Amino acid sequence: MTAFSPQAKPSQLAQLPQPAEAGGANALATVLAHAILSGHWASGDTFPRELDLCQHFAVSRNRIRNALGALSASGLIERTAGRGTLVRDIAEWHLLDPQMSEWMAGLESPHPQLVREVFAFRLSAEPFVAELAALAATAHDLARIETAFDGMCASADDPTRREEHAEHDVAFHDAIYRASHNLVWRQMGLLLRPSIVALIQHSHHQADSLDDSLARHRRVLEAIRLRQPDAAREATEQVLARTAADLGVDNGDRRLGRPAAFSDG
Amino acid sequence: MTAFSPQAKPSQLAQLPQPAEAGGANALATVLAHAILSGHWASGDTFPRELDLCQHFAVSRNRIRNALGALSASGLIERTAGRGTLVRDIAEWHLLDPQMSEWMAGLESPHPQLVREVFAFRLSAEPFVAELAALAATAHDLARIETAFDGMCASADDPTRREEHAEHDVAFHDAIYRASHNLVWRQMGLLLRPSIVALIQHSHHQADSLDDSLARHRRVLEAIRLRQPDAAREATEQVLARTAADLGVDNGDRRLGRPAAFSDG
DNA sequence: AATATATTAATGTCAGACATTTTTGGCAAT
DNA sequence: ATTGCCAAAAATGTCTGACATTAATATATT
Repeated sequence: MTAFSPQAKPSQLAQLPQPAEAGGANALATVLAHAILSGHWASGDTFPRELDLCQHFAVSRNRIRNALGALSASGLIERTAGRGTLVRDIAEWHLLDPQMSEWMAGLESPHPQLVREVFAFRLSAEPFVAELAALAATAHDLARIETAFDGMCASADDPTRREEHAEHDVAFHDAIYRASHNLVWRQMGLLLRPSIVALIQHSHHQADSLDDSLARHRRVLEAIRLRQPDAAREATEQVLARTAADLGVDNGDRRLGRPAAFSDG
Repeated sequence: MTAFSPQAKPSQLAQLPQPAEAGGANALATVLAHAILSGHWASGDTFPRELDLCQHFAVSRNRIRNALGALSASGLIERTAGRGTLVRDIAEWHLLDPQMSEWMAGLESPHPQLVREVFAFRLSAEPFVAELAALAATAHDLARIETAFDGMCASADDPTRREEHAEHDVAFHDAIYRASHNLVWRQMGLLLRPSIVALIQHSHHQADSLDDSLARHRRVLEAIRLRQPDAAREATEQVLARTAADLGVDNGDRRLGRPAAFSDG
């Protein structure tokens, strides 16, 4: 018996980094999820066996199984007794699972297709959510939106506070989803983080472009405050159009984006 | 030491049924999830301890922990070492998690607020998805929609085939979400099942109302086939308006529903 | 050659002990 | 009486080793 195993792929396993010391709630699952999200395995590939993972990370089988259970719950892998662990196709991933958003946001170089898909979704849905928010926002919702906007303004000048600016940006859009006062739309607000974080990482904001972005955000806020659904929709389209340009996504000439460009077979 | 335990609630625990023999992949998690979805515990209540659950279901702690892990991943409960297991508020539940949809669909008497929330979401979003589908549907997508529609027609007359009819109904709408050719919208198609199943259980379809429903569905199909986004949107609004009436949800007089009626505090 | 059977390799489950974290209660000092 | 510290209890988290179950594969048998 040599050290060779027929279907395990030691090279891929060896690439996996050790989980960070202060790696949050489930650092192991995060490391494994990141590896899959980065495309180290293709759809249908066999994932390393439990015992190999135990050896590589020097932890008990129990923890490995917990981590794999989390991946399985998010649709990243499929496990069957006797066969092993298979990596599922991207179309099967539970993109709406908050856990998945967290993993995507923590990824250093985000999955390009996923960022495009999520943004295409935002492009079609978010103007609509702004419309709902303009109809349903309470004073509390408005306060949350405004606080986020003020945070964006305060951190706009300083280029060393880009992360903080991104957080306020996320909070701004998330507050709009919450203001729709529907639990489903509200959950969807969690999707934004990866898309916005990716945008921040890739774009080099010019000073004037930042001013422009802030002005567009302000228009959204004002439209919602004044209960003007149509204005809120249009202002949100303007915000996203700028983001689309920065992200290199073609938003076309239609009123609400053209997701047809992103096919899934 | 008496048989009395200070914070456990034996009465609630005793109400839990035994999991069905052929209870699918994780029957235990399903039983526990159904108990929470049915409202047996309020937000912030402490869930039974692992060892009590072990005793009640006569299974090992391992399986109990797996089940609780699934509930935790869906946001139904929150577990912390030393404190115990708390039931989370409905606003924290991961409504977009496919696992959650499955649990909701399997519930005999669905959670009323959740059904309303999901349907309010459909009311606002689905006409829009139909619009996207009209723009992006391929021949394959059309075939899938048509197959589902034919199934609905075939099982319409026979009142003993209501479940089959519901399945085709779900397939019809799901196919439209898929035809949007965006992975995020596509995932959302999984949300429909609970709402539609609940509708079927509660409504007593008259023969003429069924004919009417089929006619409305046919109009959606035709509009998508002919690549007429506006017609698809309007036809879908008509389909949902009928469903809303059957479900007792006020869809108001606005073009796209009034989710403001469903507040979450 | 086709079918039945044993082997193997993977995940799933059980049981018991121990580790860690949070709460709680008691005790002492101010 | 209140505060602060410390120890015990109670819950979840982890480790370990064994066995069960399932699916694929190799091997025998007719």
